[in-house]
Amino acid sequence: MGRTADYSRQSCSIAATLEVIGDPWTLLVIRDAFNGVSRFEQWQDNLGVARNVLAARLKSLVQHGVLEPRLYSERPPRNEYVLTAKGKDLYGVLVTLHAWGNKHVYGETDSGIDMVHKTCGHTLNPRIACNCCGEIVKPRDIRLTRAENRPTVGEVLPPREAA
Amino acid sequence: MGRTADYSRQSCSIAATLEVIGDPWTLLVIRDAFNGVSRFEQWQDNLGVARNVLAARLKSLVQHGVLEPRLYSERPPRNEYVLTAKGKDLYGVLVTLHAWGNKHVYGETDSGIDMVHKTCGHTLNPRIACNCCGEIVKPRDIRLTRAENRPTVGEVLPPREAA
DNA sequence: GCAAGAGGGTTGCCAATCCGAACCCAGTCA
DNA sequence: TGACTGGGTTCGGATTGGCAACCCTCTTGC
Repeated sequence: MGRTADYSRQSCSIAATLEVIGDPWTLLVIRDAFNGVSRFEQWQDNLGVARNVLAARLKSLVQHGVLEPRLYSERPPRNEYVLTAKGKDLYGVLVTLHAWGNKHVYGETDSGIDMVHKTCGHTLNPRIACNCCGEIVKPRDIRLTRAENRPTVGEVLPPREAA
Repeated sequence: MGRTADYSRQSCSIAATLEVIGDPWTLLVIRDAFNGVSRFEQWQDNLGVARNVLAARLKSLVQHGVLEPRLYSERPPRNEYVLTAKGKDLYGVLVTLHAWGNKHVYGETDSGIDMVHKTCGHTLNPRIACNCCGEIVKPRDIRLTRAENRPTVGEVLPPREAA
């Protein structure tokens, strides 16, 4: 069956998300979209990705409603791709990925590109906060509830022992 | 060159992170690790992933310091894999992925598995908060600074227009 | 009017990787 | 002794990503 990871058997929101953005390059396409990139050639230049793969990714992201094509030239027909609200909602994913990479992959010596929180002026160390009560959420503060009786294969839970 | 996405040319923390956890199945392995899974057979049962691929993923995650092998039986030698501190730091990534999938993929009708914030009792709608000042961070509150003079290919920036 | 160029892809071929399944090996239970 | 379990490794085949060439429609230069 090739390399298709078939996340679909995993009835889990994480697997579902990965089915949309889990392909190689896809998240980098979205990262660039956040960065203002909106045209085929720009992505091609930035990423160096194969053109057919880029075309397939853009098409897939449009189908999934993450990007929206927008005709910016009638003749010749040219369209650019902009983030939908759904796509913009991926911001948290990108921020957490960025922070993890900055902290753990690049390491302390060479921190790459820092995200600075303008409001307080410090390097952003992102935490998960509850939008309802505003508190910072630690792993153990989360309980999972099964909304449906869908067979659950696996879900996120706090680590067994305290960090 | 095959399907290797070669994120390495992207000098970006997101690309760097994807190089560690961007493979198919890898994030699901980590998700299960958070869920308490620690042994080969458990992952195999949960994910239905090919055994060779699972073995490769575990090895790679150990090499990257996300998982740590721990011998739980001398004879025969058997080891389990537990999350390191570095691995546990991926919690924010999983939470944001989960929330996005719950909201945008499963949709309103069938919300899958909900994360409930025990402290306030509501379904968790995660936001990014600044660990320094505690405020909730919106995309436009972030400024990127180039820590080094590494050639930057692309980075996250707020969307051009306001949401 | 015609050639060259740019934007946005599509098509074909090849190699890397994933998948499935079989196999292996050490110990253990019956 | 023989079957079973956990934890993998090996092998062959199927997909997919990468690369490069090609295409098609304007637009611009001369």
